[in-house]
Amino acid sequence: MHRGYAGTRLSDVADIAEVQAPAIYYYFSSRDDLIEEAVAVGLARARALVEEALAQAPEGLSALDRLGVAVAAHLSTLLTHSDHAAAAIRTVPQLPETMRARHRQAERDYIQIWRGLIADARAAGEIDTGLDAGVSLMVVLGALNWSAEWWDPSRGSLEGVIATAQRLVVRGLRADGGGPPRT
Amino acid sequence: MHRGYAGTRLSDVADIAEVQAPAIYYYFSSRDDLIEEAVAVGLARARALVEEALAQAPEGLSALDRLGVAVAAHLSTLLTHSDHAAAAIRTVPQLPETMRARHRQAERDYIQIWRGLIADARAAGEIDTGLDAGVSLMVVLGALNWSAEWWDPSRGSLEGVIATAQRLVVRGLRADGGGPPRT
Amino acid sequence: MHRGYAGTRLSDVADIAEVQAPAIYYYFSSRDDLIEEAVAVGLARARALVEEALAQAPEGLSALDRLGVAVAAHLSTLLTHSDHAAAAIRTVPQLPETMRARHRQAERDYIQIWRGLIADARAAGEIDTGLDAGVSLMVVLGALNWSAEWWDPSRGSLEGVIATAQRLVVRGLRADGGGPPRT
Amino acid sequence: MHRGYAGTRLSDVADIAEVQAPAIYYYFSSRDDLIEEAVAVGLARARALVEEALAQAPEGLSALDRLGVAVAAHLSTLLTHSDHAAAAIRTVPQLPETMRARHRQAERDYIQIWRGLIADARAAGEIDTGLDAGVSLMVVLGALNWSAEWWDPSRGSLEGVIATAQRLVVRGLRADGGGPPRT
DNA sequence: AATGAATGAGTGTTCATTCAT
DNA sequence: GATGAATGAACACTCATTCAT
Repeated sequence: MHRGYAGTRLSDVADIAEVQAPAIYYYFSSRDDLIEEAVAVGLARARALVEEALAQAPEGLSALDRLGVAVAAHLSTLLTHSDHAAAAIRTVPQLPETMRARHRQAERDYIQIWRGLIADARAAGEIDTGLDAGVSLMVVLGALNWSAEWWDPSRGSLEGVIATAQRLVVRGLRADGGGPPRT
Repeated sequence: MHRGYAGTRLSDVADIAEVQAPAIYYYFSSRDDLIEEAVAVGLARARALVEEALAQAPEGLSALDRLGVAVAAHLSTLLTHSDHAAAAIRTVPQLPETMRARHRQAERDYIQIWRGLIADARAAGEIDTGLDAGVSLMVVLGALNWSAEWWDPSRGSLEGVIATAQRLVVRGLRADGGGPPRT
Repeated sequence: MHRGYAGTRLSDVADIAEVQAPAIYYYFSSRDDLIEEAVAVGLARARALVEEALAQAPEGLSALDRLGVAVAAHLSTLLTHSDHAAAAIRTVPQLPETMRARHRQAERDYIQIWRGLIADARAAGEIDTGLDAGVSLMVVLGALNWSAEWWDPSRGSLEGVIATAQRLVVRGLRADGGGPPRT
Repeated sequence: MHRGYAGTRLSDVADIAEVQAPAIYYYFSSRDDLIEEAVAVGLARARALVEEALAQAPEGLSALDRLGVAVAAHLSTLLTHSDHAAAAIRTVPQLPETMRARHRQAERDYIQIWRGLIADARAAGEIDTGLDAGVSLMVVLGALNWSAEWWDPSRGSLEGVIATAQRLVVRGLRADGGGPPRT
């Protein structure tokens, strides 16, 4: 799957599934249909895992720390819990336009979660007002998404990566000064 | 080019060059050869532009601010100066291993520049010691590299993107100004 | 079935029979076996219906009028009584040679009936002696067989088609009533 | 081509053309495109040959005899001048509906010639008024078209077939009695 | 320096057929 | 008696590549 949309051969999929290529047509009506479902499931998975992590986060966390929780969940999804989700996220930009359009809503839904986290942090005065919120979000997600391209266990522990990414993101976004007033 | 290694057809290249596909063989001995050169040139270009920006940076800049200069140069290379460089950087991870190996040195050379910038900043005590330097670097480069996947002029001015990314990165890396770490 | 030998898929047959395709193998050992039986039954049916019509024809009919009876029976078989027979007749020429050979006898048997009718009419002096009997027969059968390609109820009543075809054939074959041939 | 629409393999065509199958795509964009052009050319050929024969027919021929000329031209086209035309005519009814629709006009144009011949003969009182003109036309064309299914040189000379078919058709259609009043 | 024409290797897809249940 | 699941052979089609011009 790391070969991208065009590079993923149906026979590769079949090999992994340990069946012959035509058997796939018993379950999917075409290669595109298969990829589409894989991406849809991957996106849904990523979203579900992040939402779950947020739901299980301890009460009383600052908005920015909740964003840190999402960062950890997204990264750990991408890097371990599911190749599936990682492949989906990285594949989306390569999809042919008509196919990508069909996932736009799922993409938006996922990004919406992040937008909400940033908006909350902003409302709480925890975010540097010198940053463009929309751009910041994409930069942060980019940092996370690209990680699947370079990280492998030999490059340090997963926890180390998560900790560094989290800290980098949270402190990069944080408002100056004494921090937000505790309300 | 945004279709990745496998999705880029020789005839696409030919179309852009406004020649017929076989004409390419007058200049390159194979598709892989063409891609290889394109990637090599792209990587060299990215490196040259960043080095040039650093050379032209005003004296007396702090190490971290120099890193900010590199961020701006890398981003503007990626997003405007050269599709070429952008494509190269994003394509590298998709290349077949034997081909990627041939670029490993160029990749390392480029990353080495960044490593130097971070080491300088660290030596100057400007970088948060709670961060893993290697991981931070990859996270930062990821944030920048992924930008080509989502940015288009309709998403805000290039300058705005650069400013936000720069600020986010620099402040994310910066050592606390003596303020106590938040718990 | 109007898609011909090659165009008829086993799953089409299964759909009509309202079973799944593999169920067919309980009754036939292969697709070719199925087609072979279908053609055989169809040819037998056509023959039986024509023979029956002739047997039930009123006594004292002229030989040529008996041929007209056969025309009506063949046409009505083809167009309504049995898609089966129609399909069989039209499919025969498309069959692979080895398979067709196995039906040659049935084809001959059927044609033999017509040959007999023509011979009788000829013996009775009712047929234009300027016609080649063998060719005439094939031309007449062709006229009838092709009808399944164009006729549908919206093109006029079945009775109208039969009446016109019958008249055309009988008068086309009929010996002149002593009138001089037109020059 | 006698295997029909579904039974015609691209590799068969390639074999005849003495090229490899993919070479066909240099000239046609798909198998259907190839078949479509073949059918279009075949229909145009049939029409052209019949029109030419009519144009070259001696002056002063009765309307019915002109129809006989068309019969001869159609048959000789089908059986010798052009496998192409024969294949086209016999293939049309097997085409998928959307493709057939694209030829409907050409079919109509061709049939229109025949319709005109019959209308002329009818206006001249040369045609049996007991016949339905539309049905007669289809019956006659069917007789001719089917001939390609059974005729081969071993079944008698081409001229013999044409003569018999012509006589059968013309006398079948002809009005009774002393023939039309010569005006 | 470039192209028209063609090819061979491969890829997605269809379909008859098998087999365990 | 029938089906769900799977397979292998064939087919249409794509694409990098070659070669004569």
